[in-house]
Amino acid sequence: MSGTKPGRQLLRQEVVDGIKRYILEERLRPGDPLPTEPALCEALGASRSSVREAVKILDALDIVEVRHGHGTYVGRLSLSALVESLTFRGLLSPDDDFQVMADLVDVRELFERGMADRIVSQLSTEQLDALDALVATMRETGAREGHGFVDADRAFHALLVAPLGNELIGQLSMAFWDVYTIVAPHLDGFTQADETETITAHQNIVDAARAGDITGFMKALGEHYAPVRRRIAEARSRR
Amino acid sequence: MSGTKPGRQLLRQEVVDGIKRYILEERLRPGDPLPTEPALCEALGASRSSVREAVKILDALDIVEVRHGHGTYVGRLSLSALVESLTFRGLLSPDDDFQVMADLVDVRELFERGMADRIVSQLSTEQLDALDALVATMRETGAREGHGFVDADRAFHALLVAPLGNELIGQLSMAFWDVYTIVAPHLDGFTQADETETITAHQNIVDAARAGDITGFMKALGEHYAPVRRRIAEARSRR
DNA sequence: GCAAATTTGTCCGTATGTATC
DNA sequence: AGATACATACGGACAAATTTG
Repeated sequence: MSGTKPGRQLLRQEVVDGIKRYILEERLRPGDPLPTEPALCEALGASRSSVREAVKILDALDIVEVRHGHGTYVGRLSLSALVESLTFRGLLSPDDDFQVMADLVDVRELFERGMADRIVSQLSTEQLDALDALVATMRETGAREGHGFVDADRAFHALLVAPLGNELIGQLSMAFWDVYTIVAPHLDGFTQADETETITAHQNIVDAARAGDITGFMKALGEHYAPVRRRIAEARSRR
Repeated sequence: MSGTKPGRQLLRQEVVDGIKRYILEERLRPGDPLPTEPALCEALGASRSSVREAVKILDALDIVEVRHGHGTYVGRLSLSALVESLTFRGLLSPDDDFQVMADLVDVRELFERGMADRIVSQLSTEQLDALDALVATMRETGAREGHGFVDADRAFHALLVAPLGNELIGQLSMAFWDVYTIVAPHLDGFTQADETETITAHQNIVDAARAGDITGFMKALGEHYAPVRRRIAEARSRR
């Protein structure tokens, strides 16, 4: 008689809601510790299995973070779930997987072009110098095979939207960048980007921003994303 | 002797990857059935607990969909995980929860203003009529308490970005709309929107779009989002 | 309408891996 | 090194939901 009366809703979902409520009512912050599994079992009236499955769900959403042998903590609330979900969508779509990529790039470009005026006007001298340094890094590590190039590219676009003071745009921008770089290598007939062309495009973006030239800034952004869009279209037509 | 030697990676994560790989290699589509839990256990060499926890993770990401007493199927790959994650972030943030909301609204406005030219030029007559019909619905159901008003508002913004042909923008736009409407009622000192003002703003948007007036379209969008941003700022300063 | 079959949901007991002190 | 606390994993049993004959 291991009594179990879910009545209306799944017990697992009640545990999920219970843990959420606990975090909210206790005013916990990311990194704060949560009760142990046995403690959650007693507090929420559920078995280890139900509690564990609920914790795994919250872990997948980065609402909770589990450290083996250490404990359970409030998560960082990142957009990691979005990356996972979109990445799989890009890998799965059999017919229009290139459309998924094209949509992704469109949104990234929209973020930077649509906020061009605010970006150019709010970029500090220090940030402009940092952008220049990242382009220099791309030049130096371009030949080698290390992660230096892609890391600099990622940091460049992160820094570009940083002055907006909009955390969501920054995190979405990076999430889409991650999905793109993960999915792209898995697509058939997808040609690699020309590094020299990429470096020049990034340099033009910084130069225009430093000159306060919004029109030139948007033009440079267009010349940065045009080759990306072109390669997607080419790979698509290659079928 | 219930042997368990995770050796390198967590078994649960290997099961997650195994199920993903199965879906990809079998070229499954959303809605297609997956093997039963016992079958997955044997195929992946894991106990039922591990398989179930893995399935729950994939379910949270909408990569898999579980129906009690029926079976497990490939999920719809929606952005439901993003909604869950962002909603909780909005509810949790103790100090700058209003900043989360402001960022959200900024992105929604960016989608519509940044794509204004394409929206206005690509909206069909049928779509414009549908937008008018939705505004009419908002007028009629404005007084009553039903869901009619908010549903029409949601459908309006969904239809507005539909002609872009960018699924991602449409889904993100709706995800942010959902998060906003879920979180807003939980914020202290948050005043409700004035319905008459909202209806007028939406009508102006449709009218400008039908006239092909891009400038007027963007102006109408600005007048739609300005009150939202103002209410957020007011509630924030009220602390 | 009922009963059986199938599948997921929940519980319990036990043993092992991991991290901290 | 040992002890402790915690999450990880296993296996079996029963409950609940759904479909089917």
